Amino acid sequence: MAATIKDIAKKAGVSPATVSRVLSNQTAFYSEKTAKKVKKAAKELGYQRNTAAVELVTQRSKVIAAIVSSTQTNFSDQIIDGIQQVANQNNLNVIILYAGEKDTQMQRKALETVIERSVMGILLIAVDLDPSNEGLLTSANIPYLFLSITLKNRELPFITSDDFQIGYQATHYLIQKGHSRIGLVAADLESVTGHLRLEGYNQAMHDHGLVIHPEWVCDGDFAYEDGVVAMKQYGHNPPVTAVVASSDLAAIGVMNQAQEFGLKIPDDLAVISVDGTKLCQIVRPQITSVTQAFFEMGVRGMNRLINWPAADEKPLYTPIKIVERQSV
Amino acid sequence: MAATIKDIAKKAGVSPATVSRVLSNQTAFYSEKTAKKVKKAAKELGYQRNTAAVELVTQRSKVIAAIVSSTQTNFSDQIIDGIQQVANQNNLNVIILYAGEKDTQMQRKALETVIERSVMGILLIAVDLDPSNEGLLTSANIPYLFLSITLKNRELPFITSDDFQIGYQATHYLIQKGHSRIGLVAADLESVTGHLRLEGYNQAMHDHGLVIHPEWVCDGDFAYEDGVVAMKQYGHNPPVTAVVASSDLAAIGVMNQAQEFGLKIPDDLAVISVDGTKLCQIVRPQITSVTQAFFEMGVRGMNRLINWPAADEKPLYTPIKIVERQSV
DNA sequence: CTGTTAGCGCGTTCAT
DNA sequence: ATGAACGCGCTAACAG
Repeated sequence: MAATIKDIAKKAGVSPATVSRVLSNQTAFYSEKTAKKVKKAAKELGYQRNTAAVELVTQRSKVIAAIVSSTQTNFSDQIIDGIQQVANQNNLNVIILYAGEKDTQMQRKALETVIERSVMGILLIAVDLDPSNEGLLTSANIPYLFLSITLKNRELPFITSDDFQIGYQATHYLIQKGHSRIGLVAADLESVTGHLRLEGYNQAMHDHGLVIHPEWVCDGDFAYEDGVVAMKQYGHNPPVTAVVASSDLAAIGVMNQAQEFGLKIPDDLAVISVDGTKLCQIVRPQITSVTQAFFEMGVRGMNRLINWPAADEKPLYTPIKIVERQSV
Repeated sequence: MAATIKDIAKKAGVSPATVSRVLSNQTAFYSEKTAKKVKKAAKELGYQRNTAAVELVTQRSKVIAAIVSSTQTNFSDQIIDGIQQVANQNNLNVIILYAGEKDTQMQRKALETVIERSVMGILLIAVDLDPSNEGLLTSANIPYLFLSITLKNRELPFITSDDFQIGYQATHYLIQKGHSRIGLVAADLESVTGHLRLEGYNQAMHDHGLVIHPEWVCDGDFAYEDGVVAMKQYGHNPPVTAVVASSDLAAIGVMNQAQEFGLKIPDDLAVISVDGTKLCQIVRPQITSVTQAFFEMGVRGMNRLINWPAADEKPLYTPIKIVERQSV
């Protein structure tokens, strides 16, 4: 059904090789006249190149795969925008695959899908790769990079924010604002990310000679519900005057539940969130946040993939900044 | 570098054809013994099938492409979840591509990318296809379906909510609650979707003998900002007592601006939104909405693609329902 | 049950 | 500047 270069060749009265050259080899190894004939025939036949054949013979692909965990958070859009921008500039295609939430099966399937297609690079966005799938990724001989996640396995390359600094600066900011009883909410303490943020939090408290009560820190998974649950644990009369929420959604969870308790934000309880997505601006009060440079993560990730192998293989940290709004 | 079936064949002492049969042809046209040998060799060599070669020879693909417009709204996740579920059940792969926002170039590029790969089906999520790209899609000989959008060109198959009903029921609901001066906000009047909703709104007003003031309806593009702008136009002393917002984000925009004006929701102004995503539950007051069955759209879309060509080619409407929360 | 052969559509030598 | 021939990795048809 679909037209091939052979069909075009016949129609234009040239050889398939010439057609191939006109349609892909930019360097002008052919005359203008034949080029015109070929292009005309191609258009008339509605020719669409067969990527499978091209990739089979050239042994490479112009596709970047972005694998995202359908996480509770909502910043992947920004990262993908960054990826797309660079892809467009370099005439690359990006395909996005979902890897589910801590779903080893889906992770594996997504990886296999892109590896079988030998994409030119793999970007893993906030996916906490199951160890059993590591081999698949590392032995595929395809450049890859983790984005927006700090990994247990430090051998794997990643670009993210400095989670220790996130914890530290958020806490420090609250302390500067006069708070001394500070909670940490929904931080996924099992993960490296959560662990580092906790350390930053601890360090900041320590640096200011503040005591820490273990019951001030609540585990969770960045979800809205985790914020609600944490606040319920604090109760009507919370032991803390401020909290660091590990995501914007989690922050909204604590704020809503706090208001449920009749608490005023920020007077009775100050809240600072981590991420700084658009959500912070559309809820009331607007949320003061430690804002991450997600777009930049995408851009840098792509650049690193394109310039593979990079000279500099160290993990790269994108900047964070505190954006003051109304919740502190 | 990568192992091929030839390598496996050599290692296992069989022919490539046999390897191929073991590794893909489920029907047991081979002995258990050789199968075991082959699988062992494959694992040892870290074999990964070359999809390009497979697709080249079989002339078909197990990939469904979902093209999404990076729209202001945020319901595509739900649709994609539905798609993914059906895909998993049928052992299909889903790849997602961004088509930008009314960006003809990116639309074309996304389409070309998936057509060149001759995916088995294309799902277009909320993308308002530029007429210049229609030919590309329709002549590719690949099943396709528009999701969550009503098109000008009724020849193109789609699955969405009944936009007339959305407009009608939202308005009707407000009238039932005692409102007679009702606004319509951010409805993208240029689009068929917006147009139909407006008609539904008009009809509902008409059916109850209510007059319509043209200045009550504000154009827009489903965005948060459109809600803000519309509310600013209404002013401190709005001519309406209730509004239908065309998206959850737009609803939040009007609510925020209304509160800016010192108006209380729902007492001074009632708001009903269209979509009913999770946003409705996390803002305060929670938003009463006309909730669309996005997940179901994804599921039905996939099923229709899988059973292509369907006997029933009529556009299919997924149900809508009004979910009462706190904003009316 | 298994091996041999052919060819999917294309880019790429090597000739001319 | 152009054409003929080859082969990428794999499945399908046909023998055996």
